[in-house]
Amino acid sequence: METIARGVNARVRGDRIVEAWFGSHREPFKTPPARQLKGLIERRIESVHRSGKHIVVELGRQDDPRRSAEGGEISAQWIVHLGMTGRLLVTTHDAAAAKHTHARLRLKSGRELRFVDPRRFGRLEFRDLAKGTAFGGPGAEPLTIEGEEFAELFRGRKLAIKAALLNQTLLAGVGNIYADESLFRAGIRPKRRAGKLTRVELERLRRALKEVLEHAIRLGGSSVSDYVDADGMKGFFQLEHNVYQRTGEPCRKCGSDIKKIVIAGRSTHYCARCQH
DNA sequence: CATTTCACCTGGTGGC
DNA sequence: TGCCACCAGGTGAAAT
Repeated sequence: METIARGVNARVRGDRIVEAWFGSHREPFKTPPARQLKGLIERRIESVHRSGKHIVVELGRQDDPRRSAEGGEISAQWIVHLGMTGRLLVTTHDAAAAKHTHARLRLKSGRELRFVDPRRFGRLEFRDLAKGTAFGGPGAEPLTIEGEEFAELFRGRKLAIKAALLNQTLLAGVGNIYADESLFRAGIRPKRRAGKLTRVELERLRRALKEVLEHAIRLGGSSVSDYVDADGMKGFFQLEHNVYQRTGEPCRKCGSDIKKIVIAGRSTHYCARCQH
């Protein structure tokens, strides 16, 4: 998400939305498409960034094009969640639309911001900040959270640490890959009860999570080219992950077989010899 | 309240 | 080639 947000930001920041189109599926519209269309039109894109797993497009005022041409004030937000298969693409406005394109925002520059999502698990939301609050979930940011607060998240919890890591109201932005990879790096078994981890283990986990995420962002960031899609991510995943989707393959540290189990309905990969 | 299960979707893969 | 079971970067409602 971080890589995608940066890529999109670099391509659309400062541009203006001149036309919007939404597909007719009932999903993935958290805000009715007609309201999104009305709200998005004629706004300047001030910036694009990531918050947890959401991509937030910050938008300027609608009623004063001259003032917002210079940028600055945020008065609305377009919030994109990509679900499992969502893509945010920046194309030219005349490029052929991919199958499962649900939203197209035509920009003044001739570019187009598109939302494509085959499985429709993604969500699109529009927020008018004059009428409501800015986007922000309860979950802490894994990249910046400090030791004390991190440990407090898991105190007294009986669920598996893997399940706790995936809970977006505790930590925002940790998905299945990074949960497995950070637990491997920290040497902790995914089934361990969150509340029973020692303070030392929790600190190892916090650092491992941060390092894994930073490493992923570095590699993903280097692979973005003229448009934004998942191609670059494939390279990272194949080359760098230690346990995720490596069931039966030898552990890169000790050589024993990587195991696969199910926790919280999600496939979970770990090394029984390196993780305790 | 905390935790787990399952439906929501389409597409790709591998077995027969 | 066709058919089918199974799996997939996530979440949130319903059940326990």
